[in-house]
Amino acid sequence: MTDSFDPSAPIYLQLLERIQRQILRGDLKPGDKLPSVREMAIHSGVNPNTVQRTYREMEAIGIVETRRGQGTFVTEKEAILQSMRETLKNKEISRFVEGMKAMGYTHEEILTGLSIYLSGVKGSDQE
Amino acid sequence: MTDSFDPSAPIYLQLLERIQRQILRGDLKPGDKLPSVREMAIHSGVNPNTVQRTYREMEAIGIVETRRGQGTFVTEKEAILQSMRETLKNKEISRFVEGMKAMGYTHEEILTGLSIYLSGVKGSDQE
Amino acid sequence: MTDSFDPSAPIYLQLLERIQRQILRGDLKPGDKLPSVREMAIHSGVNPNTVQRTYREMEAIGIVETRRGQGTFVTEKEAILQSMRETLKNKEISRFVEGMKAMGYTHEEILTGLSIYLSGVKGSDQE
Amino acid sequence: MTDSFDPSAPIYLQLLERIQRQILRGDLKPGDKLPSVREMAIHSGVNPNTVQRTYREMEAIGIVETRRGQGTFVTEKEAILQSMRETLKNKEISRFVEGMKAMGYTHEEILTGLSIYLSGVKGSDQE
DNA sequence: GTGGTCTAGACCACA
DNA sequence: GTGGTCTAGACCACC
Repeated sequence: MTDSFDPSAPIYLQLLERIQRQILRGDLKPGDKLPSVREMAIHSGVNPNTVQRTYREMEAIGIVETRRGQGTFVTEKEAILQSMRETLKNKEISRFVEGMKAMGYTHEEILTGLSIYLSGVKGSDQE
Repeated sequence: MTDSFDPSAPIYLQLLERIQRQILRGDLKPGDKLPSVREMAIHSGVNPNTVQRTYREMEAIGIVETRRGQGTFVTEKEAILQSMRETLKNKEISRFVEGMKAMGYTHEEILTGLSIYLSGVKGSDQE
Repeated sequence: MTDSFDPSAPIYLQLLERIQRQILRGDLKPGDKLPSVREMAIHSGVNPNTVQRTYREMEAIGIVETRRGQGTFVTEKEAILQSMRETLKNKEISRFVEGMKAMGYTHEEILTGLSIYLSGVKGSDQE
Repeated sequence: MTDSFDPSAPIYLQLLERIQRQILRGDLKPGDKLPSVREMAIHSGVNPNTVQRTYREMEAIGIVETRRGQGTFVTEKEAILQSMRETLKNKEISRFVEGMKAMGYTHEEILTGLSIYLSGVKGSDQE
């Protein structure tokens, strides 16, 4: 799942989700400064306007805060991050399940298979 | 999950899995002819040798059968297709879970979230 | 039978069988390191890719194990080596018999001739 | 067994045996004219002197007869051809067995394996 | 250094 | 036309 995402989705949404993941993975921590729009554009190979739109969207949701003249920063509001975490979790699950169903797997197979898998690997619970 | 796959994986493996999914989705049915090596190469934008290797690999696994001068065909052996189905299922589950864990979700969150999601959508079981 | 082998067969298969014989003869023992792909290529006068393919094929069969950055080694799994021994035995016998038949010898001639020959030489049984 | 032969053996003997096989296989029939020394040399990629020696040797054994100004012909003397047939049979068997023994196969393995193989294929006996 | 992958382009065998 | 093999030479990942 290095970067599972419907490539047909709007680029600014792809970018949005990628950044959300970076936050969840800890690559970006609360209070961290995001790359400038220009940097991000170059690094991601997309148009600066697209990056701009992504940042605006994230600002609207509350994930990041923009400080004029300083840059864009990951919010430190726990509630918002928690909410984002929940939202993304459901999005990932939805994507996973729908993909599996498209390949013909039944609900039971998915749930059973996942249970078996989880019982066989050490979880992040105990880490 | 239009095409979730570690993009850093070898191309011939990405292609292999893509074809497996097409079989599972029914886009390719048992007995169907796959595109010729050259066609697939052009369509996929990779070298014919790379496609060749994918086909060879699938032949070795038993997923396809090649007939010299005629083409490459999806096997009609149910047992092999079933085995492939199981293997791919576990691969997808593994990829999903590991991705989720990398984002900090616990086993319990994954399992619970998935159960909730499944209880809210009609499954392919009843379709 | 220093190196009896259909010279029209693919080089990578000729090489594969040559190595198998070296293992059976004890020139290569379980755990031994094979020449590097490049060495073997130079020594055999073939392209490194061809050697690579031979090694890959052997890896798939389980005859050798490759350790990235270290080299390719003869497996130490007795079961696999035994299996290989059986397979090669049958291949040699098949090749011998078919060759004899092509020259017009009958089954009976072959079997009788072989029995007589064996009764006249001391076998590896008693060695 | 397209051309199993100890490549370290003298070339003129390799050639001799190759021709013998052609006779046994029926590629050369009694009374047939062999290629001229010069032709054979070019076709085989060996020195004409080597071919000459092979022909002389075959003449001595009686396999071929040379007619001044006409060429070299396969003998029509059945007894000699029969003798050659026996001799070559034993040579092939010897080569096969010794090769197998070098690879560690026992007399019993060889004989049993060969019996099993013969019982599973239709022989030239019934053809 | 090791093996692994990919490309470009050639040639062969089968039908 | 199909797949199968081989080469030359590149680049990568691991150690």
